[in-house]
Amino acid sequence: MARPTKPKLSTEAIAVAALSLVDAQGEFTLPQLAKTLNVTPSSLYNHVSGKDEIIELMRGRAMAAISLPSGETEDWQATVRQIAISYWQSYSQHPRLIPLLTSHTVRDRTTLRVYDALAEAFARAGFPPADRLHAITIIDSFVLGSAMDAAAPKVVWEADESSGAEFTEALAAGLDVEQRARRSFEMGLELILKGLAQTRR
Amino acid sequence: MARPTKPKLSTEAIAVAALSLVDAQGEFTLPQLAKTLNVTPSSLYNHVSGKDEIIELMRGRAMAAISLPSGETEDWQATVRQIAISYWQSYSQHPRLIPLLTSHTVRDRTTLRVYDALAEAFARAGFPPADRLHAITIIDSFVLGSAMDAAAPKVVWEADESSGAEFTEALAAGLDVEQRARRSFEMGLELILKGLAQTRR
DNA sequence: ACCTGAACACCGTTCAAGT
DNA sequence: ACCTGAACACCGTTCAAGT
Repeated sequence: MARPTKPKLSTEAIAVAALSLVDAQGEFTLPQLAKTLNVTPSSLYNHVSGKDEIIELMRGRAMAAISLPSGETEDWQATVRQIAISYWQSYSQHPRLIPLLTSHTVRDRTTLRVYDALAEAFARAGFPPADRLHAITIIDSFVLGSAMDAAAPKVVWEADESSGAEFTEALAAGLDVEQRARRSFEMGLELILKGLAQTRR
Repeated sequence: MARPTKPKLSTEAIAVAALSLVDAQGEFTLPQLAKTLNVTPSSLYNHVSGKDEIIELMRGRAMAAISLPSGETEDWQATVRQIAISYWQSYSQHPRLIPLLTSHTVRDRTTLRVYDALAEAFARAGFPPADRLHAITIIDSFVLGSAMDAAAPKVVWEADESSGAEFTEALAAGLDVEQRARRSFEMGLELILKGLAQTRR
């Protein structure tokens, strides 16, 4: 064994494998990850500084998948809508990743470029700097909250005997989680966009 | 040692101690928790079934702190606003708890009563069952996303040289995280409430 | 440069033993 | 009924050794 002629690992391969573990079970351990990659846990340390960096690699991949509108010609609402939808799509494919991302300050370029694009659109809309930050935060909170909602348990809520009729009915009318999460996100996003537009006048 | 005349532990005491560990460091381990309580890790198993149950106890405490409007006389927007604000206040005091809550289906009465109250208000507003569920989901996603935003790092985003002027300006105009998170939540909630009201007509 | 294997200080959980 | 202490199978990380 020892050093192979061609490296068995790369940050790329590590991130991909870790992400599929997180998707499958909501977490990952280095031994699991190493096994997936046909390698020993200690080998990982030749490519990353530790578990935290692997998490940041996953954030980078999710963020890189977000497509930003290129044209500056569109109106700001269309721009924000497109970013938010792409952002949500990326994270709702990896909802169980989100809880792992809360502990670090974001310094990653790939990530910051998304906020840059939002800031640019809100500036174009005429929001002064402080309001711009609030608008970004509202979108960010709603997108991540909504994507997380698409997470783990197939059944998020389970009504019991003492639940009110209004809630029980609503649950019964519900589609599967995925559909519900998606529709709720789309509806909420439109409410927020319309509300922000009204604020501008 | 061995069995004391008066029990040293209770689910109550365990939940309180665990919550303050989570607030302080974003996570907790059983040895840490046991030490805080002047007890051995294995002692905990006389009161709870394991770490998962301790997490559910914390959820219960956060949810129990939410005050629901009693009067049915108020208009539905006031009711939803009051619930959402109380919900947000409770979780923004424990933002680092939120990521720990994503893995289990909610069956806890204390928790379900909050959704019951929301469902009742939206039913009063005239939302049919399926729309009711969407409205609840929108509020839930936004409240939790916003509360999480108040979490861990004092600095959530850090602009770098290549950041656009629009984003850098916005960050500079920002208040401290706590203020920003609070204002953004309040603004977003009003947008959503107004939007839901417009949907009704 | 890049992998292995042994080692270290941890973790969650179980269980016999004590009162 | 409720706590202890030993035990088990894990975990993340370090580091000398190998090519």
